[in-house]
Amino acid sequence: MAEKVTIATVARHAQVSRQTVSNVINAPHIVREETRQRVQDAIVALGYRANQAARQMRTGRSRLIAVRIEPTRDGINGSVLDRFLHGLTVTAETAGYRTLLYTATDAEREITSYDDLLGSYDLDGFVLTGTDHGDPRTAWLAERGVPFVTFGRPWDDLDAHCWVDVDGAAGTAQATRHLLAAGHRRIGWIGWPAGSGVGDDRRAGWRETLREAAVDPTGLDRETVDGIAEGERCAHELLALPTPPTALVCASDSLALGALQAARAADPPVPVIGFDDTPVAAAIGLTSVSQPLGDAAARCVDLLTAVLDGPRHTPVPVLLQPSLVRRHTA
Amino acid sequence: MAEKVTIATVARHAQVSRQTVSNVINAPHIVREETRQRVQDAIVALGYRANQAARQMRTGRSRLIAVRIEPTRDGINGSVLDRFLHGLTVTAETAGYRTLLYTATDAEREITSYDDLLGSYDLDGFVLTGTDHGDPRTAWLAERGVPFVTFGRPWDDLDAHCWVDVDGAAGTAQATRHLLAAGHRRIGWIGWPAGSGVGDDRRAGWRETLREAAVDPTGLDRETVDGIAEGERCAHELLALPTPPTALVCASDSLALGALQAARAADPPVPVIGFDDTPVAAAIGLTSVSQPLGDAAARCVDLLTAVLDGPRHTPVPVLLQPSLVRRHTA
DNA sequence: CATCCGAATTGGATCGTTCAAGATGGCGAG
DNA sequence: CTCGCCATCTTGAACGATCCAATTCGGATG
Repeated sequence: MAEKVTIATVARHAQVSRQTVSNVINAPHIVREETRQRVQDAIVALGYRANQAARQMRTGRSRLIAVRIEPTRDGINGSVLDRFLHGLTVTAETAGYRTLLYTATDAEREITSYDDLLGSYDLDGFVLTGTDHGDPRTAWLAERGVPFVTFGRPWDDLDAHCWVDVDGAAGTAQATRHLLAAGHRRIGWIGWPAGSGVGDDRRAGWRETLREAAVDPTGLDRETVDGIAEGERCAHELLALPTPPTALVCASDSLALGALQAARAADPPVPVIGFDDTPVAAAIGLTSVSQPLGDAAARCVDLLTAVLDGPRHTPVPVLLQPSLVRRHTA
Repeated sequence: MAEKVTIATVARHAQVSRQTVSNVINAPHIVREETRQRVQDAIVALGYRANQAARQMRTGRSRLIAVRIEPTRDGINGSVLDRFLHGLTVTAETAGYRTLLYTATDAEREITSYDDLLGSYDLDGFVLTGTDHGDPRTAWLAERGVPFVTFGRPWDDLDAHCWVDVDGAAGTAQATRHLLAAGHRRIGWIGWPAGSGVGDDRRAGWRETLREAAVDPTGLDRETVDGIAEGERCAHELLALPTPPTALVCASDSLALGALQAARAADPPVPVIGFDDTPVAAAIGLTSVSQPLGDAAARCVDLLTAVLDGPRHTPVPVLLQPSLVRRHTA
């Protein structure tokens, strides 16, 4: 094993002081070009890498970003996080940050984790996924001035903190317009109970689009918790109406998958559109609204590093547009 | 913001020296019980947390484990990593370690990442997922004495390094026996081209089980790259044989999903069993072989921490048993 | 009574980096 | 010629923990 290469090794090799090497790395403009080059060469020749621990101790910054990894819930919508995490890590790496994972079973325990991560690892910032009304986590972080970005809007107050989100209403509106364009008028909705920001948003896209097309949405919607069986049940209910919908838009691929069972039995088959473009949707040919997860992750990192690197800059929230992926079911 | 609590603060508060506080934390047995208690109380009262950076600088250990996060490939088999990562993080946390993510597009770049992570973050160990024949990554790590565990056997030499794996052959054997028990004799196999350790292993489970049941497997198998369309094509081929198989076992859920299209068209419908128990399988009711991913992740951490914490201990590889999840398709 | 012992505790040095302040030298203005 | 200024570079101290050697102290021993 080769001798450990420190800043002093480089300094000796380049015939300068430690501090000059440090300046070459952190403030190149104050070093004479000739010297800079000499030091730079020494760094490469020796394969020097700044020791993060030492740097962190001095500066108080760790260049570490924390993200929570959730247990896969019902499985079907799970792999969304997968893609998001990958995008996050890639972008963070190019910005010189690393991604640290943590777990938590509830908001309270999650806050304990923050305390721990901040206390012992000096974390630079957090990325939270999924926010609720009156989320205690964002309040805790904001109170302590910890930099963070959420993937998901703060539904109570859009200016509460920095966020990135995907315009769910625009997604369902696009799905609805697609069905309208295909000649459908009575387009049904299967979604989640009112009260969740995400669910209400997606539902609004469907409702408003129908209104604009002069279709009364009353009675054409059903609310249920997420799940395949639930989707099927709601679809059966809607299709059993005296004047049933001729097409369905769903708040998730889980619901859509269930609805599809009922919709295929109908004659003629009723088109179904899901939400999230999960692997399941791709596998079975379900038309679905796709979220730009890689982009979303990248924007999260952008916002976070903007706060971390340039403290003056007040970053603006980002609302990304989803896109409709057309497959066999619509 | 409260004053920063360091080991000196605790020492002052408990009327002892810094070193005694350090001993209470790292070697409690050499401190008198009474003193220990007093220090312990001070730690709690002040909310002290050891600064990892400082500790790391002195000890050279970071209590950080790195795992690579891969881009979701075809999507369908992607969420396997999701579950594995979650298990890994949970177990690591209870063992006092944190999980760091990194990305890499190929083995060469991955090795550059190792160098970087080791050089600047002093990583304690790596968990690699998926190993090939003659994997350059494991060679590089072993050469430098970096602790690591792979999820996946080193197919060339089982004693090459420390690993955890799931017994794929046992999984496909179980699937095959299940079909034999249902009265099937001619059971087909759709798998990957020979040469991949995982694929050959899974195939062997099917082949040997048929042999034991005195069924000649010759001609009952097809090889293809992974994919839904490929699975369907192979299934069509097999079912078009003069004496076609009456049931199918597949090397992945992707292949099984494709095969299912062909199998449902047959009369009577041909049972299909997949591998990995992905969300897609759960969603569409595909019988599949399930890997204990949470267990596997936990064992990876166990092995790694065994090496890190107790250097004398030579850990033994772990081979876990998968289980068959029966659903509608078989 | 002096000596020695082991358990418990202490003070100083150290890890590798950056910050703050000081040193050096060249150059133009007074 | 001297002064001040700027650009450039160097030196000492600090971050917060652990390692190492030294010290204290009560008690057993010669």
